[in-house]
Amino acid sequence: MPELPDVETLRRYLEATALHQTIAEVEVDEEEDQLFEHTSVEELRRVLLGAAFDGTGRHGKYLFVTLEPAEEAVLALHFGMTGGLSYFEDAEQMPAYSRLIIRFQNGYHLVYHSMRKLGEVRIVDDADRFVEKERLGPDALSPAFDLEAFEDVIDDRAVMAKALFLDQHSIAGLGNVYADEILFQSGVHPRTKVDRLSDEEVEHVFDAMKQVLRTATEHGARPDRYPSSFITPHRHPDGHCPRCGAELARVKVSSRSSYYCPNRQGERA
DNA sequence: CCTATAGCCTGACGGC
DNA sequence: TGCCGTCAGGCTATAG
Repeated sequence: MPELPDVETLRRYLEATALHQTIAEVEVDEEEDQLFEHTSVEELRRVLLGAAFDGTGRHGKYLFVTLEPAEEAVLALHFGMTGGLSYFEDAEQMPAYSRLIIRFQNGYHLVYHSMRKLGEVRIVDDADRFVEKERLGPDALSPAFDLEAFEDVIDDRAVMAKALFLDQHSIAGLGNVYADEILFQSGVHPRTKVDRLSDEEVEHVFDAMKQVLRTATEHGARPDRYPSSFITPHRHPDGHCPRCGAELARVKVSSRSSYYCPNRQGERA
């Protein structure tokens, strides 16, 4: 489930492997795909063939890849729930569910794969303009998104904390897993209305958000490497709180399963 | 303004 | 064995 730390890890992967190589071939598995709803395969080819990637950016769960020679075109990737990238030379290493296959002149491949086709691949004119047009909220890990900006997002809204975190128009980058982790770290029940949080609690949640995302990103978004105090590896029925051992509770918020520790994250009236 | 729900998509898993 | 429902959670659209 690529959320901010996962997408940031993919961004670094692409940056480290696939820049400055001329694109020789662009192959798409199925033409009638949700994935290419906004950009036709023809346009994808027109923009990519003969060009090379020369930089990357990220906003929330979107990865942007700029092209050289400079053109008014940027490749935008969203990974849905099951998407990922793979860079390799030998065609035998082709991953399952490859949806977009880019072959460079040097013989290497960059593949966007996704089992469920819930993501998107498209060409946009400019990353910032795209973010604005889509009305995405501030990127959760951006330095510009400071405590004050977080307070502005909360702005006395009567929305449940978990729902706010999942809303990409409020804050961009969090998904079900990291929203649960942040609420666990800050001791807030997922159904707490954010306008009921004290100033101190708001600050705790904010600090936990930054800390969780930084830690997860530093560990390459691999839960098996997270500190033992993280709830993420225990988010399943039968899971137990890593701090007190209690059986985790589960509620639905925004039609998603929220796992939390009933001892540390008390529900409030 | 808020919440819940259906639907897109595919595979894993449990029950019968 | 194999069919069926449910769940997983990325998102949007719609209804209440």
